[in-house]
Amino acid sequence: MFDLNSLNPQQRAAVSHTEGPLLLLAGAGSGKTRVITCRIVYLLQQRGVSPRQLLAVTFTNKAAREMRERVEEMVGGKAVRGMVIATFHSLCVRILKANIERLGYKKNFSIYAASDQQQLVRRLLRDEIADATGKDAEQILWQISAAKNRLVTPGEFQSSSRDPVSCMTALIYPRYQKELKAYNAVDFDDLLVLTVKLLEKNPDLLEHYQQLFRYQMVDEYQDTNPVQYRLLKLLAGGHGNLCVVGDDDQSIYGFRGADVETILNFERDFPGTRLIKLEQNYRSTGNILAAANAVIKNNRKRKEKALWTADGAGNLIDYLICADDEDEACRVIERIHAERGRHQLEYADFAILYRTNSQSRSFEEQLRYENIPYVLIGGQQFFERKEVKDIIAYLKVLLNPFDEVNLLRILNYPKRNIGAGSADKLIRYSAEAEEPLWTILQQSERVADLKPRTHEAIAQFVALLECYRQRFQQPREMLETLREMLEELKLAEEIYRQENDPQKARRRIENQAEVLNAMASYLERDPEPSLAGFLDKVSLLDDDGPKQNDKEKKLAQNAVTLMSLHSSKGLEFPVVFLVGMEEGVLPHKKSIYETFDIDEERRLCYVGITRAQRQLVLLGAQQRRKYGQLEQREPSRFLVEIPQELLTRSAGDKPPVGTPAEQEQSASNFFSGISQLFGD
DNA sequence: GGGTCACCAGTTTTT
DNA sequence: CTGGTGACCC
Repeated sequence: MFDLNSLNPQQRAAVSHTEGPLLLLAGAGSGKTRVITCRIVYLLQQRGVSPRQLLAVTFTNKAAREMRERVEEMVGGKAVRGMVIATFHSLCVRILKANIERLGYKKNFSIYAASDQQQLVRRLLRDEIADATGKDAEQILWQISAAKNRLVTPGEFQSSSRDPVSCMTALIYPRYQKELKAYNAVDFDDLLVLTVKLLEKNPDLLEHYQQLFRYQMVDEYQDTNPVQYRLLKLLAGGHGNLCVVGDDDQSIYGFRGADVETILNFERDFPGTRLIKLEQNYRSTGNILAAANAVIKNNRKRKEKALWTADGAGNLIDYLICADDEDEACRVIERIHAERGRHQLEYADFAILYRTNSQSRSFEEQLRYENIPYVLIGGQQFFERKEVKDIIAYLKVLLNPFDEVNLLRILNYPKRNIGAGSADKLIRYSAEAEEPLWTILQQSERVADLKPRTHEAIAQFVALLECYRQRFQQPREMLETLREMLEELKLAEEIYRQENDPQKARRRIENQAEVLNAMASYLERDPEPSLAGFLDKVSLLDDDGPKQNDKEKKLAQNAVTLMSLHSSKGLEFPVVFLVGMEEGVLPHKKSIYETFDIDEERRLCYVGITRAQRQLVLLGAQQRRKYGQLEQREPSRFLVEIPQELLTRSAGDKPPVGTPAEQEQSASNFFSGISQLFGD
């Protein structure tokens, strides 16, 4: 058992408040994770709550995994058994697996990721507009997702006549939903929407889950969107033992449906809420916190709070004015060298944070030039890579042959003489007969105008799938079965044929091999493995992805981290470089001229500042190469909000480029900006 | 069916 | 400037 006295008074209050709604406003670095884990342990040990009655919801698998590990460390693995620590999505999969038949789906439903959704929307869109592009499909999908996040059904969707995309969405959304159901597939948003629907339509189920999860906790509550909120409200109905933890000042996911209002309204929505603020910070120096407080207090809609530390003020914050983006990168690296020598820091102690991923390039170039190891966070997800999706498509179809998107994906991959023309005929026949494509494939002789060779190919394809469907019923042999299937399909040869860069080809084949590794590690972890279980894990990205070999791991362990401000939430580093502190970058241009949500940009800035433990370095360029053009830049308005006595500023020795007249102009603009900034 | 060329757009992202 | 996509031609 842990010692309650090791917690500060607010933390202690949060841990021991167990009955009724609790809103825990946890500022950055205030020991939030510790409080959550202690609270779970407290419930288990002091209140005698059974782990089966505990539900903890997070947004990411990583957060869920860490929470489980930390509780296990304190009470041991046994005491945790039965406790549900899950992401919203995996919780919903769990509920749907058990009950989705009540909504007219089958248990082996497929989960559609972005690319599957896009294929489908594209196909539906082509029926309306022949020359529709992938971009159009993307926009429509975006609107469908936004609608689902707000619990707007296909029937309720209102298009605005001013917006052609929304008109098309109004047309496509109902068809999209209908097709999904015909394929026995659900998309990511459906996982939540359907769970809400299920619980609302079935009071017995709702009561069952309310009774089951007597104590509920939600992390990063400021990121919840309306469907998630509705789900929580349903589950916590009755006992109201809902503890939400979050920080309105770190709400940075508005673009994917999260609404700060949700956390701001919690007390109103859950009467009798106890509000506890965690403001003592255990991460950063006083000066860093003062800067963070000064910036964030400019936001209107927020719960008043201010971070403080019992430790010292620490170093001043540095503001480096750079000539251009290249100079910005050079000065970051200079600084890394200097700090590393001066304070015996490792490369892993540094993070470079930026607003947009494209900003990483200049830093990568310089780091590579200087032979400094770095890790770039973000970019293409492992399971979104084409060659990986191809294999997953096979597995999905083996489990659910009505999954038409994936069936079409593999129908002629690798090439087996069922070309686009034949596929088209099959699809049309299936649509007219109103029977699933799979059924038509099984009885392809019904489709008259196909060549005998095509019939033969289809029959072989069907036989192949039938054979492996059988074999995958044996979970113990799944790994061997998959290996043999990859052999038989000769996918590696197909890749070599398509990819003329042998290095890239090898990479892609390695990626395919990683699917085997992913399955192997799944088999180790799941006591009752199945193909369905594996696919769920893959779909929910609840997997470690490709395993790094030891050499890569060592390298990654001591490397500078490069990532977007969004990805940095929840992390901390001794030294943080917050780069691109310019109008149009942070705050981003779009937020100034289109979405008008400067407050969210300010929160993003706040998140960046509060990642730093000992030293914060802000950087901005006077000019920046954008789309091949040099653009003049002005310092970010957020710099103005930081009290000048917290900052040391220094300009670079590299003169700005351009004609002398332009230089003079730019310099005078810039320095008037600076003098305004420092009020002198 | 594959390869090449021209054109376009360019915030953030997890599940 | 770059990467990605789509159209068009062989």
